Amino acid sequence: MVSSDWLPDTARSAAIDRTLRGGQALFRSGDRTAGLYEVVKGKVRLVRVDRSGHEAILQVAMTGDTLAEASLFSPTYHCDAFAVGDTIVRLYSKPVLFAEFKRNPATLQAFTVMLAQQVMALRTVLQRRAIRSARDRVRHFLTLNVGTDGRTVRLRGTLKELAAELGLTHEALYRALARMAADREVKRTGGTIRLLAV
Amino acid sequence: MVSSDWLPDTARSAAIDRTLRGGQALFRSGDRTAGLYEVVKGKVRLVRVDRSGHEAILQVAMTGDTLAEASLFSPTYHCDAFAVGDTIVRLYSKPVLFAEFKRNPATLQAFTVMLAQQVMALRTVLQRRAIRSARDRVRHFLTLNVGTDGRTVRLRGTLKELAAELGLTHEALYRALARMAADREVKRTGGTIRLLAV
DNA sequence: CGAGTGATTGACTTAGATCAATGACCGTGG
DNA sequence: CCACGGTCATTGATCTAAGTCAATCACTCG
Repeated sequence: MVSSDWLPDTARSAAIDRTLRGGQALFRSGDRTAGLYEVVKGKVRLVRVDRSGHEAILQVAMTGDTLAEASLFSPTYHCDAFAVGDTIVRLYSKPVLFAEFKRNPATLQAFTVMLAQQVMALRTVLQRRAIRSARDRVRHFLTLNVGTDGRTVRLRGTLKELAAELGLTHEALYRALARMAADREVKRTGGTIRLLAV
Repeated sequence: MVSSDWLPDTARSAAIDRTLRGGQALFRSGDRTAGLYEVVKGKVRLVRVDRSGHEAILQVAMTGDTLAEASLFSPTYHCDAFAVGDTIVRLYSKPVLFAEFKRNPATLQAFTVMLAQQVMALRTVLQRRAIRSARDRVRHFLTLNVGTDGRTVRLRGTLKELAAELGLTHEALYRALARMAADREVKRTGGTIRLLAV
């Protein structure tokens, strides 16, 4: 998911950082595309505005996310991008990337692999969001994120962040976990959740 | 999204169709990967089973979808795939695909573009699912799917299918649309929905 | 014609959102 | 060193929108 996974250091070192104030535009619909952006700090909101002025959010890219990857292969952007709060983005310019793809086809392949993994991961999250019950959604997450022992899930980040990823309010997540613990379905020990045999 | 968009006819003609009965396995976790599957008819359920026997669904590939694209780049599968009802799948075998990628690098590029578009499309759907209100979810869909006139959405498929795509029950969708029509927010005319100025 | 499906509306229930309050913890600045 | 502001974790009370169950009508197809 991170650029270091697929982009060689040589090409990464050619990246350009840019700082944005809250609300400032990174690019606008119709602008010529510059390359691939990665959010280093803060958030970027991608929105499309219809002619009556209503806007619809396409994506909110958080720290670590890349954005508008399809624009790499398009001459112009088809949406607007605005910083949410003070933000730093890193640009891997199109010329640099394509030169690298050409020089070393393995890089293009690695990029493709990364995209394929993202497609599958996104589909899995989507599948999870289709589950109505909070508890079942948590179960789905846990079973798909156990470690090598097949029963322990190490949580990275806060529970509030996990709640957001699951599409639940943090209260709903706390309650679901509390009930699961009460029912001896899981055991919580600061930072990890262990699935208990049923 | 469809294989014809990126795969040349020569390579497509080398595809192999396979028929599966309901419940029959297309592949199992640990099997050597064969290539890229496309669902021609029916559905395929991708599931991962933890050691206590609980299963979690990764994806349900519907007619027209491709599945497990990341497995293209992996020696073995990491999940099980079962047909849901009688199903026909089409296999683009790894050797054929990679030979084609090698012979004609533009194909690899086209494949990559398709994946990048899928990533963005999936993120947009995910963003939509994060919207709690049924009405706002419908609005989000409509504003992002207007035609060239910027206000008319042509519906392909049934409203029930749309409801599923939006992550709503069909009743909830009917009601949301009915209220929006009553409020003069949209106008429905069999097969299309027109956004009215507000 | 009858079976099957989509579209639609009504009545009722409920799970999760929302609002609110509390305690633990942590860094920081005086 | 400690008080203070901030955030996370947690639990309670309440509300409501969407899910669930159910019935009707229109339409198509064999």
